[in-house]
Amino acid sequence: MVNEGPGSGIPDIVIGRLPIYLRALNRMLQEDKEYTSSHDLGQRLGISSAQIRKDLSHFGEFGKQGTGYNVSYLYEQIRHILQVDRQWPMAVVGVGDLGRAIANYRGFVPRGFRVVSLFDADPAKVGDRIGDLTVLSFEVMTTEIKRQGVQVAMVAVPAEAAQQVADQLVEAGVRAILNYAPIMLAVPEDVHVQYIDPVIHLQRMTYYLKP
Amino acid sequence: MVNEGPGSGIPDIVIGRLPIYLRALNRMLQEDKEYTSSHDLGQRLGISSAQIRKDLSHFGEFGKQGTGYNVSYLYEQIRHILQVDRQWPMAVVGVGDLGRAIANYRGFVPRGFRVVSLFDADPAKVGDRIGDLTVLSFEVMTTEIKRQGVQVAMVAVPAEAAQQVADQLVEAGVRAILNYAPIMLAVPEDVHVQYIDPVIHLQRMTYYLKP
DNA sequence: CTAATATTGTTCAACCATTCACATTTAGAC
DNA sequence: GTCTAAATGTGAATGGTTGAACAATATTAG
Ligand SMILES: NC(=O)c1ccc[n+]([C@@H]2O[C@H](COP(=O)([O-])OP(=O)(O)OC[C@H]3O[C@@H](n4cnc5c(N)ncnc54)[C@H](O)[C@@H]3O)[C@@H](O)[C@H]2O)c1
Ligand SMILES: NC(=O)c1ccc[n+]([C@@H]2O[C@H](COP(=O)([O-])OP(=O)(O)OC[C@H]3O[C@@H](n4cnc5c(N)ncnc54)[C@H](O)[C@@H]3O)[C@@H](O)[C@H]2O)c1
Repeated sequence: MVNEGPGSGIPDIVIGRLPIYLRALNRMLQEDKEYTSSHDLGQRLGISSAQIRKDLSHFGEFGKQGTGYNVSYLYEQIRHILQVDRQWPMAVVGVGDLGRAIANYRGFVPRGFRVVSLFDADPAKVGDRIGDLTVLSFEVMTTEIKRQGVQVAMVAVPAEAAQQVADQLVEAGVRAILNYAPIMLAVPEDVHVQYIDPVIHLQRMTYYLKP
Repeated sequence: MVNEGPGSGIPDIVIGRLPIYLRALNRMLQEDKEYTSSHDLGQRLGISSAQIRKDLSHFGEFGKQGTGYNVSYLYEQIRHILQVDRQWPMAVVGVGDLGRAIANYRGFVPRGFRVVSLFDADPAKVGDRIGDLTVLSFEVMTTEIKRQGVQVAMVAVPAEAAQQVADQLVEAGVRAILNYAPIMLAVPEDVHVQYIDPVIHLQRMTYYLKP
């Protein structure tokens, strides 16, 4: 995975915090909160106010001294920076228990993503309807992804199949993969991969669970 | 969330990498690989060999110069450090699509965790059987968690309910929470929380997806 | 209009994490 | 046995991130 966008010298760790800010701002919008401050935001997130100001300063000046930030304005600015002020069509590969939960999840659309196709290698599952999508066969994946211009995919297949799936996704033009299989993927430099493995998080906590 | 176990000065970021090492070592075991080296392991994980050696050096000397690490020995040592050389009983709160996928997931047991109880507030779901577990009502949660000595829980309820659920989990004695709801939880200092939100990961990648 | 308060954006110092480099040890070849 | 190649564990050097502090500016109250 690449660490920095070409040309922009903004640390990846900063980019990684923007979605967290965005989520908090969205919540504030729901609460009809009009203004916030770096202190207020930081409090909610367990992040220092200095860090929030510093992070934002990489991209411009979004606040007003004495007043703080207009929630809705800052929200839109960060959406723009992260390019989630649009809808990214997304493919889900592997329609097991997890893939099904993902396919049904209503939380993607309001945040910039829409699942537009589902793929599974199991012939018994091909043809199943989930929501308003039909599960397609692994064979048509490349064609279909190219046809729809999908650049973002989620992988929810068993670990053994994940690398092969990733290879084919990359070949089809996918540039960002969210991998649920508990295995590291080898991909070209310009393809981004993020990982979700709940066990990793759990094991990180048990270390501290001394009696 | 606390950043360090009391008394141990080991950086949390180091603890956070141990589960990743563990996962890779487990994979090597499956491949009947007897020895590995910091270089080999690092290669697979995209981490420098120096970092791996330094991380491990916090806990002892597990390798042999010239030879590297015995996979199975290192595996056991890290399992012990993380306290996953036992089975942590775990509760899942919220048996929607995601909670169901978690409850059915066979990947927890081999890595130190076992789902022992399921809770949901929806009366229509209480009584449902999932695998060999029955969904219990939210009302009996505290009692049941105390009875089973559960210290680890996963939260898969809507964001609006998550804080209330967390409060009750803490009250029941839970000390580690893995939260899938897209919201930050306020918990006492000595309770650990980890978060999983796929959208955060996706948004982090779209930043780099310039045409 | 002035003073008091709040808050930003930014500089700089302190801190933390990563990498380098090497002495040391081991295994294996000859 | 001796030599070579491989690899560890660690102290020192480097690089990156965070937090404290502050000048500048806006708002509010009197
Ligand atoms: N269920 C969970 O809560 C959970 C949690 C963490 C991680 N995971 C991981 O997510 C992945 C999926 O988990 P799951 O519980 O849904 O498993 P599952 O076995 O229910 O589903 C896997 C699906 O992938 C399909 N598949 C297999 N090979 C394929 C291929 N080459 N191309 C396309 N589809 C293929 C299978 O037909 C199946 O439908 C696994 O790697 C698992 O380790 C699951
Ligand atoms: N499905 C996904 O792929 C996915 C992905 C990311 C995050 N999430 C998050 O995970 C959570 C669950 O997602 P889901 O898709 O399973 O939602 P869901 O609506 O299918 O399930 C939520 C369940 O929680 C139960 N519930 C509500 N309030 C409760 C309470 N106070 N105590 C106990 N149970 C309660 C509901 O009865 C329901 O069964 C949500 O916060 C969602 O945002 C889901």
